Amino acid sequence: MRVSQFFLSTLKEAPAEAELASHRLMLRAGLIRRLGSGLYNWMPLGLRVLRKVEAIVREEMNKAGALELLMPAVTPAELWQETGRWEVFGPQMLKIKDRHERDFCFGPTHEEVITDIARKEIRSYKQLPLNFYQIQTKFRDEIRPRFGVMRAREFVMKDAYSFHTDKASLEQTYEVMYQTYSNIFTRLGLQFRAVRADTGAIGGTGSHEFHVLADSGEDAIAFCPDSDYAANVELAEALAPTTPRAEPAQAMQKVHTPGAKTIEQLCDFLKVTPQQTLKALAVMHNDAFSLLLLRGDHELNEIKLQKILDPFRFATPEEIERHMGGKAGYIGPVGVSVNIIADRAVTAMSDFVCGANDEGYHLAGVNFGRDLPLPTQVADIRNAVAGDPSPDGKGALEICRGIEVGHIFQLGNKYSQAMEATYLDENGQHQVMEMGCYGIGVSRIVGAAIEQGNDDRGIIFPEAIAPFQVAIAAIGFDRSETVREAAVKLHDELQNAGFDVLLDDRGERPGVMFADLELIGIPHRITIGERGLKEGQVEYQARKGGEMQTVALAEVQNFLKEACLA
RNA sequence: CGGGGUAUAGCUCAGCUUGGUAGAGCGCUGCGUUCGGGACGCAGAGGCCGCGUGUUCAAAUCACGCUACCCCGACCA
Repeated sequence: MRVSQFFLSTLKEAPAEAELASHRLMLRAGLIRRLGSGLYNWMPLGLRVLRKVEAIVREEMNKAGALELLMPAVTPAELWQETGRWEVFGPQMLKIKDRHERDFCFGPTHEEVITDIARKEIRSYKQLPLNFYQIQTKFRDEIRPRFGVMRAREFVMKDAYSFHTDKASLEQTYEVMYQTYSNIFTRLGLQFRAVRADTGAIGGTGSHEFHVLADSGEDAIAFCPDSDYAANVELAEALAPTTPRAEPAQAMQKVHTPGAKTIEQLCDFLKVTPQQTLKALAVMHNDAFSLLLLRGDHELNEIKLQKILDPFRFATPEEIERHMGGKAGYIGPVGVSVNIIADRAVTAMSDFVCGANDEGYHLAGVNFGRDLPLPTQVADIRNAVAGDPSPDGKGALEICRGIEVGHIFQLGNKYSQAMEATYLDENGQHQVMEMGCYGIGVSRIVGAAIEQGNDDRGIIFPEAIAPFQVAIAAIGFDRSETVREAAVKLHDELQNAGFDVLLDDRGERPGVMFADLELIGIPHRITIGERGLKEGQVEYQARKGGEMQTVALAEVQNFLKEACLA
């Protein structure tokens, strides 16, 4: 491909809307253009990348025995009403009416549609198991679309759904998909991690998310460097402390702490660490008041709390005063008779600081057993933090951030039951199918890959998904017959040899060409100029860095073959 | 949804406080000079100042309404 026949639309400055590196670079490189909130045009350059991602996903899915099909993006309301998700999905679902005032939605996912296919088409256990997938545009009306294609409303997703006679078969396919996903992300050239995920209300026995590791990721992942344990921080169990509570060393005393309403202010004021403080959070469960106790440096995990109090909400200042007798900002567990739920870590605290239930005062040197009873209700209600022991007992947890690009799920029979997707078993009896589902955020992967691969000059694409593998920067293309001939010849040769090659034939100044080619992230660059051609040589530069190398023109093809494999 | 902010040339932004009829840089077009890391000169094109209603002799500028877009949003007691 020649630049003069292609469409490069690079920008020196990024539009103000973008804050994330990958979003800025995708706009600057001209991969995408915004059409509306959460809606993006994929420009020719960007589409090449997207298609390469799709191709790898498709190849690996096929290899795993999954069968590609294609379902409509617009789906009738009746199917969603059968499972109740017409209501459950809520405003995230884009609902539309046709000319006859019939209800439809733009599919946010396709469990209902595929289950409808299964119940109509599958009769016998002999047909199972089956794994169908599609690569298709989805729409979810996100509350706040952001980060470009990373959290867009319309996006491309690969979604697969498997059907089974029993759980054992489902688990088998789940394992195959787990491996397939690992293969896909490895081939894509991404650093990723499979993490345990919430099985939540949907039930089922297993679920893993696949995360591309990046500091800007929206999810926090707790992982153990000494084992393969990894879980979303929301799910990672914070174990009970193993060290016993220290004996009281201080007497309890009331200290005047004017204005110290937050843990941070309190620590500043009393010159203590957050670990020595105890914070109390007031929540309401229906009409019942509860006081939650957490160590000052820990955060409440609402998902965990919800398993104890569902639903719950934070108490209003009026409710706090009514139940505690003290003002918000200075509440504590000493001398009160309300329901108390303590985090596990709290039970190991001694000589701690907490609110005195008296505006402007805290208590210091507080100890369980002496100044107040040890809480009877103790639970894991906090987020795991770095340094916590790993739940699998092998070392300490670390926290990193990730971008969720894949999710595999053992669904069980939630949808097949609701929609009566059954088959006849060996005994001629109707049985409900077991289902699994497996998603990959195809368009999000492009953003995630750039998030993981970029520098101050632009994008650094992994070899496998770069829009072009090799760029030829022809210096003086417009005015040097020698350069023109050599560049075109090299371009044709490389193309015939199977390289995805882009020839910059614009005759631009070298700086302009280099800047553009680096911005769009092409992994390999060959520079052809009159100077080198006199010696029969060209220059090679890898996008990832490394020294500029001189290569004999005749050797370029072999050289690139090695470079591309490396 | 709640809070905050922005809207002026293709992009990044100034002008608005103090009303007087539109600006810069980049990009784009033409010509010339340049030519191994985003060149330079000259000449151009390009704007219903988001939309609407008011105030005024006069509105990008002031007021009100609308729309779009962006940012933040448990608690840290």
